[in-house]
Amino acid sequence: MKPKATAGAAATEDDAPRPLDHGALDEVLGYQLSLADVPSKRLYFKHIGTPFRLRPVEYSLLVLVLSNGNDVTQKQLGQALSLPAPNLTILLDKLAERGLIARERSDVDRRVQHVRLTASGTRLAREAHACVPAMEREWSGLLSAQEKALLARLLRKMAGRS
Amino acid sequence: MKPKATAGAAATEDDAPRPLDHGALDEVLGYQLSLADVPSKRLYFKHIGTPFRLRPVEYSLLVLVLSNGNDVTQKQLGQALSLPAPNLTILLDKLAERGLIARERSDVDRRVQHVRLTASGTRLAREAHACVPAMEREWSGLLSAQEKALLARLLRKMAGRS
DNA sequence: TATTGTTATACTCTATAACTATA
DNA sequence: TATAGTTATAGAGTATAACAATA
Repeated sequence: MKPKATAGAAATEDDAPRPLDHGALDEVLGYQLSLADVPSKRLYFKHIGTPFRLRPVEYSLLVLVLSNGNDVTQKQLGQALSLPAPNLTILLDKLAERGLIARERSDVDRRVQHVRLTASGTRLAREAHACVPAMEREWSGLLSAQEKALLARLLRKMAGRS
Repeated sequence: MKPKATAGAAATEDDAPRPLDHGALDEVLGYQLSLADVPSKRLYFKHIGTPFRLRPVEYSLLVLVLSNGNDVTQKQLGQALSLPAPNLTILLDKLAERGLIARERSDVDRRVQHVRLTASGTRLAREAHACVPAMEREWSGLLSAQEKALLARLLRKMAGRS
């Protein structure tokens, strides 16, 4: 049946017509970034997102608070993840409803909200983060450990930190 | 005034409180990918998105059609960019309204829609793509040409093509 | 007067289900 | 019965403006 497959289309997986030539886009860094995001998200949801009911940004928030010793303000979180303040407010509201984080007004500056993990938030963040090695290992079919480390380093430079 | 800045916060740019430690997330590839996406999108909109009124996905569609000799079906485009069919339909409707692309039913299989660039679509795609070198050059403050090429190659492997 | 955070709201993006027409 | 594409629609993500409290 299959359409006919002009070239020697090797049935990539499911069905699949002839795959396109990405040609002119192959050197556009942002394009490669977008394409790489697809399998990355897929692995994330498999290992962390679905089991722990955490969206990528929620996971990032929890681990950022954890990594900074529960001494973090909303302003800092917003800047670290490039989140507009209103979105962050909603995100933190949801995490607070689930009992994962709590907010405390600063004593030295009453405008500032400190964010800290609750006991169960700390537990969840640790458990979720413990799944990272298994997730990262799944790249091994495509990238060696050295390539992965190199890639992480280059992406860090790209984002201007390093 | 400034909150106080525990460490030697070097006033990154505008204001900026003490930047957070990304600590535990530094080895999570998907996290680095998300962070790198921010400056990447910023440069894209500066050089291509805003001047040509093209969203990233629209630009990708036009250049993909161009790179494949106007011989492309919607199915192929959807798979190349991981776009659900209904979204692709809407995207192509908009590009067709702007007179950039046209659809033609296949003669051998009347279900299939071929997508081709109109004359003005071809022109726009070429003009937009001609801005890529200037855009890519802006990474030079952060990455060398070698690092960029290496990064592109690693991202391609990550996406399973290469 | 400027800043942190909140509220309200609108806009876009993405995903799913149901449908048409072809095969 | 299966596939390419469309329509309709709902849900999630993102951005902006106006406001409250504090500095």
